[in-house]
Amino acid sequence: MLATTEQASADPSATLRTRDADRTRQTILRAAMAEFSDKGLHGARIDTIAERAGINKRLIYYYFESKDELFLAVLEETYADIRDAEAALHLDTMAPTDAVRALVAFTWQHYHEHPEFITLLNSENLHRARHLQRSGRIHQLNSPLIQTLGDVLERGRRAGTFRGGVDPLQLYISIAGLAYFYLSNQYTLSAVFGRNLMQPKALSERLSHITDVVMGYVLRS
Amino acid sequence: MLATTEQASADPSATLRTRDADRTRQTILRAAMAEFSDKGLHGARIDTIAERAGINKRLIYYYFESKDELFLAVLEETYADIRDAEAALHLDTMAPTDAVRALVAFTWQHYHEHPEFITLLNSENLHRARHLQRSGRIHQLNSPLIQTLGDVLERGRRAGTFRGGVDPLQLYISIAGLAYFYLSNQYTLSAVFGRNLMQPKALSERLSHITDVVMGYVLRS
Amino acid sequence: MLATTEQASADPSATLRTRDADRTRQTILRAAMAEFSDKGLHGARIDTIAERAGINKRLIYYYFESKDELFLAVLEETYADIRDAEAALHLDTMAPTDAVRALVAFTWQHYHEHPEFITLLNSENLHRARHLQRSGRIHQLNSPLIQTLGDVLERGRRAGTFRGGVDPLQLYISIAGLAYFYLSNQYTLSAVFGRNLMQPKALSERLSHITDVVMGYVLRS
Amino acid sequence: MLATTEQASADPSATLRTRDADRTRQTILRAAMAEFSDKGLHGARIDTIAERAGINKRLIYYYFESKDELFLAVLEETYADIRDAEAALHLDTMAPTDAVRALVAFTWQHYHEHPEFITLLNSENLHRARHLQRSGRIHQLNSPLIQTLGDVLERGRRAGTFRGGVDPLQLYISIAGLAYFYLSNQYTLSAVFGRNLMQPKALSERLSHITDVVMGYVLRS
DNA sequence: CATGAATGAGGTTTCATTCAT
DNA sequence: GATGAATGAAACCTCATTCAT
Repeated sequence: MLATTEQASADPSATLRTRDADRTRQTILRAAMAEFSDKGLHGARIDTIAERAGINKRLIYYYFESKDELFLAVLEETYADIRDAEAALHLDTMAPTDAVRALVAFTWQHYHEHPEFITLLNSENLHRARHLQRSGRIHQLNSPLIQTLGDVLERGRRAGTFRGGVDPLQLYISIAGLAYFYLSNQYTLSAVFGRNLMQPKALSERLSHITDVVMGYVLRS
Repeated sequence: MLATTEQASADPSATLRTRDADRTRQTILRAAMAEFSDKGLHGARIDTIAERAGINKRLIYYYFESKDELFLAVLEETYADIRDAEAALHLDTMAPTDAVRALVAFTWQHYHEHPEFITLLNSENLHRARHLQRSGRIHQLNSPLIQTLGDVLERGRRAGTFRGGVDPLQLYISIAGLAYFYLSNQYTLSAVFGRNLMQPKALSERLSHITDVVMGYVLRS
Repeated sequence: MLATTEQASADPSATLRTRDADRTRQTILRAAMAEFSDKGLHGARIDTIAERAGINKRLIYYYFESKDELFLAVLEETYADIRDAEAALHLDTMAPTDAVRALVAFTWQHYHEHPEFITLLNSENLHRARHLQRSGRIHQLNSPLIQTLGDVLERGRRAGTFRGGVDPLQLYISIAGLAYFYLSNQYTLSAVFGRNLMQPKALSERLSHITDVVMGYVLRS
Repeated sequence: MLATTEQASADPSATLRTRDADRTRQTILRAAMAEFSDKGLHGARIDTIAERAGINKRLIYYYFESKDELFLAVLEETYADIRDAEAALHLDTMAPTDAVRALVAFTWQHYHEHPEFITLLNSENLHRARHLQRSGRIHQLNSPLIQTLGDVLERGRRAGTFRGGVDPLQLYISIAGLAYFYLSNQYTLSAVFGRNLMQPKALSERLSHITDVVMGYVLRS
């Protein structure tokens, strides 16, 4: 985004510098993501991020204006990650039933493989989304998935397999919630119920259950 | 140890002292609950809790050992609140279908009316339940609800209305997740999707949706 | 000191009370001595003293005006202990050589058995004796030992066994110093020299050495 | 690492930075030494150290990790000071009698001119040498003096002037104790005996006395 | 592009002491 | 004589941020 090709040809040394800059920026961003994810916005330490990134603390302020700006950048990066992954699903090319199953499986897997998504969102919600609200890139974060899911539901309804009147946003939130809550609250749930919810068998059972719940809802009975 | 009214007349001074201590403790606890809920464990300020409670900061350390101990006490209080409310539901006296609907409605309502439950749990999960794990009262927090829900599901299955093979803990987590995620992530969801999820109409629609999802799953098709 | 015999006969209940009072006072004093000895004046905690004494913290302020007053009382008690023990030596009845040996042995043993004496004096010297200087009982602390030691030295000189011109105060300070430093600085000495100075054999060697040093000095060569 | 004057001209900025950091560290160390010496470990205040050093309080934590680490650094510095001074004595080049007299005089003078050594050691012993025990530099603190003193004693014994069987560590501790106790306990001794022990005449008398005691012991009679 | 040094504001916790009975 | 509840001042330490090069 920073170095266009034209500039590169104009001044190779500048390119190098900018490439390095991009890499440094990315290094900071990934270190910050890990730290914010581990400790939350308040618990995260600029010092620790610098250590994790292996760079001088002052550099963080060079690339990002403040801790809050850095947090926002991390959030945007995280949203971009999931948006890209969702786009790669191509639900529009699948049969409705397969599409819903695929979305459920993808959501579950993505949350499981990206626990930082969960903690970062929790942090941002604790702060009532005040970072996202100031984000210039907020609209790019809105994935076209809801639209796509709406199309899938409509196709299913027309084919007679899906029930009608399903709000795609409600369904999307439900699919997310069924996966998110289990993973996000794994520690308190495990402590209170004395059951390890994260062993492989428990995880696959959960995915089965979620799929059953969602399909039980969308399929016409 | 708590003075009954009769004893109170015998020794009013002692009663007053006891009452004051209990009341002070409770005042601190409620102020702490509000503050921890607003700002999370790290964001919460002991000074602010003292201000909210209208007491001297030092007193917090007189009743509770440290910020972490206070947080644990708040967590335990919060769990006790929900456990008491769940017990008052008396699902065991209802018809299976009514019981599941009642549980869904109760969960939704409780989370909605007690947003502190959500933020406190998020905080505790960010810290991987390290407070709860040290709690001596942890086992008392495990509500008998799972057992009761299991009975309800079995009754429904025998009556031929419910599907079989439903794990009550999975179902409980699903009901919770369907409600929790919507409320917990309301700020980021609203920001990203540009829809106000908290206006009355949206809320009642959500409850309808959740109920449909859950009933679509448990009812035999 | 508080309850005179007359008062006792006049009001037995008062006697009981005062006897209890004396006991409580003494309990506090001993607990304070232990705590001040362990942690020094600044490190000692009123709360801990109350705990050690098994009494309410407020009582300490009832019997002693403040932490500093309590510390002074402890100091005076400690000095009284050693003064009483010194008086029981009866150096004046011994042959000069025996008397000096006895004083050395006693000093060594007393410091060894009463480590609190050392730490309390160190604390008081850190504070430039500001408590002792305000003590009303300061003059009672001045043991007649210097006078007695002077007599011993004079007797020895006249008998031709001791050298002349020995200042009894200088000698007293030397005897004390030879014992005190070894015990007081045992921890740093052990750490730096890597030798355990407190095992029985080392202790008896030290006493031998001190005795040799002192006798080598006072005996006419 | 310290910039020589030549290097300074090559890169003045780097030199300055380095010099400043070293100087700041040293300034803090000296201020801390004064404060810890005055008030002991517990009585010393980080704020006061910052004031004495004329620097920001936060900086103390930048250079030293905590109050305890700072105290350890001060201790190590103090030990280094005395070790360097002892090494400069060159006892190995003197006649045995002169060497012992020189050591006595040096010890007396050093303790007198460096009262911080005394109070710091007292503090550390109150804490049972817990700082020194964690010191990585502890072994460097062990001066080669004991070895040297042992050589001196052996030379004296061979020459027939010194008695045999003298443990150099015992003698070292005795010399130290004779000087240390007088100075360390000057305040309580003065208060109790009503004699000013610190006026010049008293001080020189003490040195005479100590020398007599030590020589009376080591010299063959 | 990068860094070591420095800072002010504020955080949790501690402590001797007093209040009210 | 005795106690539980309460307090103000101050302690150590942390943190995001800036300075100066």
